[in-house]
Amino acid sequence: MDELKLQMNMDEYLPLRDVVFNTLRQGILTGILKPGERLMEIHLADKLGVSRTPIREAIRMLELEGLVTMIPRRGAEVSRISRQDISDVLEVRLVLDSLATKLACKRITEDQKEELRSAAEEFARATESGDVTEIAKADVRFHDVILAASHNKRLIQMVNNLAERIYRYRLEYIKDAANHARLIEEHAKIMDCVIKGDEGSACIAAEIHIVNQENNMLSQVDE
Amino acid sequence: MDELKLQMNMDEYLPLRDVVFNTLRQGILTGILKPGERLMEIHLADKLGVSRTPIREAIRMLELEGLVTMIPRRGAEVSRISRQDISDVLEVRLVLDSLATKLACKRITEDQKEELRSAAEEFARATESGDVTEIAKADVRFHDVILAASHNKRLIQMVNNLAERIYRYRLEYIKDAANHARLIEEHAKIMDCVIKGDEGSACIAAEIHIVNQENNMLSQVDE
DNA sequence: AATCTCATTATTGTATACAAAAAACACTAA
DNA sequence: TTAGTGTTTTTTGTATACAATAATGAGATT
Repeated sequence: MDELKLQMNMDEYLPLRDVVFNTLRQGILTGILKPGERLMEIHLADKLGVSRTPIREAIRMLELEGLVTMIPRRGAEVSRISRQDISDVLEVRLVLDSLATKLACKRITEDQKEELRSAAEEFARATESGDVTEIAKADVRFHDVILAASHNKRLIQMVNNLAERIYRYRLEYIKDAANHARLIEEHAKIMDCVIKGDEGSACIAAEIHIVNQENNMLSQVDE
Repeated sequence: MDELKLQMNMDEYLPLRDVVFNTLRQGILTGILKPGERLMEIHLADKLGVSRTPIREAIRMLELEGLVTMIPRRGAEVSRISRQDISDVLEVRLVLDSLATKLACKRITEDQKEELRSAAEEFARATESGDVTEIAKADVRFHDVILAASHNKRLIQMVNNLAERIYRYRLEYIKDAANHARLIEEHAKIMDCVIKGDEGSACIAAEIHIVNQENNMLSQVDE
């Protein structure tokens, strides 16, 4: 583990377990904590300046979220991701994203239409800036607006959970400038269909968007 | 809480947190622990004969699973289920069950075909016996075989999680003898299509199966 | 009688202590 | 040298102790 990069943001007034949870989660998603790496309680407790109790509770949560794996009497390690895992996730995500898009067509509010337009613009602007963090944030924002427009809390939660698991690979995809033009176009297409309320075309556009991601991610793993 | 019915099954050799987790989970699913009921740590610890530590860890897991809700500095309570929640769950479940059925058509093994046949038979036999527990178990088994045949671990996990949340309502549906004939028929239809590998018809059959459940559950809540 | 204040209690949040199991290591004997 | 054995160390699993906060209730005052 990178000794320096893992530290807590104590600004928010949350129980320590939640702060630890967010910290570890972020560490795993950004790759500071690598797949297979052991998470030892005392070690983490010392590093984060808390006791083992909140660490343990955070690990229980990460376990259920699938980000860490417990080995009996040996503790936790960052979950390893196999090609099969990614493929499984994307298979499910395809239909859930498609569903979210369909529901968004039916239920999107006027305010959300406006948000969607601005999110799409922002994404295009971000690609020009070249700042990877900005681009990733703008991409997440765009998808969040569509998800929110589905007005289905369970769906939102499940898609977010799936997205989380493959975040690292998606990041690589988004980083690559060669994909930017296509991404902007795909976003525009999805946005248009959703705003028009054209369910059929919207689903197809969303599915194409995922399939393109899928191909890229799986080829990343092949290397 | 019903004082007597909540007790642990210590047979299995698992960490206490997992035993507690299963115990509380079961309690919530069967209705021994009712929505809105407060889960107080010391109380539960005394009742189950363990310390607060495993109780707390189990609660963290139940929280992420959605079965309990945390109220800051007040502790946990059994999640309340609204009509909207059920509707959200079923909306997602429709597409996931449909996906599972489609994948099962493609990937089911010969052994699993055999299991599916025996599960369908068993369900029919269980309805004759009239034993509600038996019927519910047979129903779960049938759906588990299809899910397993999808060969997608993530999908299996997600569908199980969704099913869990509406278990109580499904139980009511299954209890009602008036539904048995239709259920048997629907199962038979799904089974036939999956075994034949007819994806289109299988999905439609699965969707009808869910929609019928959906109507029943939502009308239960209306009362 | 009603309300406000203050003390008490109950309960969660966090830290630490202790127990038990597994892993690592060194030492002995063949 | 190598296999085996016993010991030490590390680490998890569980229990308990302490701290802080929110709920409760009693008593005083108006």
